[in-house]
Amino acid sequence: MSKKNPNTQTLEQLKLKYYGEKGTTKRDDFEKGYEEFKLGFMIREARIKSGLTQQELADKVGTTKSYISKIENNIKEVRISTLRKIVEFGLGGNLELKIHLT
Amino acid sequence: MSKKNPNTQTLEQLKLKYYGEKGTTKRDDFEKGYEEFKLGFMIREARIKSGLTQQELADKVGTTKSYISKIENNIKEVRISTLRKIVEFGLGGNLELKIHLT
DNA sequence: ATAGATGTTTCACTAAAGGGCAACTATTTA
DNA sequence: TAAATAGTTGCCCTTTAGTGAAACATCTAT
Repeated sequence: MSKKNPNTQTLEQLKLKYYGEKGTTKRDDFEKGYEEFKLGFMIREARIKSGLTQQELADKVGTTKSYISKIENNIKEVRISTLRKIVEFGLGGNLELKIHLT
Repeated sequence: MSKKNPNTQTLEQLKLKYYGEKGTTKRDDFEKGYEEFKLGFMIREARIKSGLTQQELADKVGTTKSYISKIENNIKEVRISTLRKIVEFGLGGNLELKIHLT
């Protein structure tokens, strides 16, 4: 016990294994943070659908428009709790998290 | 080496095992604040369905079993990126994030 | 032009929490 | 019973999410 993760893989190893070498489309998409990208877009989309400006959304949640901007542009990673706050209090919606096993 | 038939666990069995009988404080708290507990529970459920121990899952992702335990018991909030690492690299699944507007 | 919204980006800061380590407690197996 | 495995918890350090103010760019309307 208390071994130091003998099978520990570095992030680099994992990325290589699952997304391939640098330069491939799949890997590049991953590196660009495609998924994070999607999250920012989802929030922006939801905000616009709700007819809110970044400032208005920020006021509802109790933050600043600059922070909303950063999230929408994927400059900052949002905490799930914060994301939920934004979605529920700010947009009046709800956040769904699902784990799909294949 | 010997795995204890993880696939026979139903949701009800899991809830019983980890949160106790209906009527107990722990179980009621769980049922009530489902959203907060959901994520940790989802990960535990997915891990067990995959037939992995916390240690094995941790090794696959490159973290520690203690951290996995904390996440499953909602002691720590996971970063979305880490959650994704766990789900994709660890469990071979994928994470779905959805915003529902009402 | 000019004023006013709207959104982007930078910088400095800090409280919070993500995450590791190791010791601990179950739980299972021999 | 011991011993191996599985899971939990306390302590600690480092990272970072999030704040807040400001300056910046765009667009539209006046």
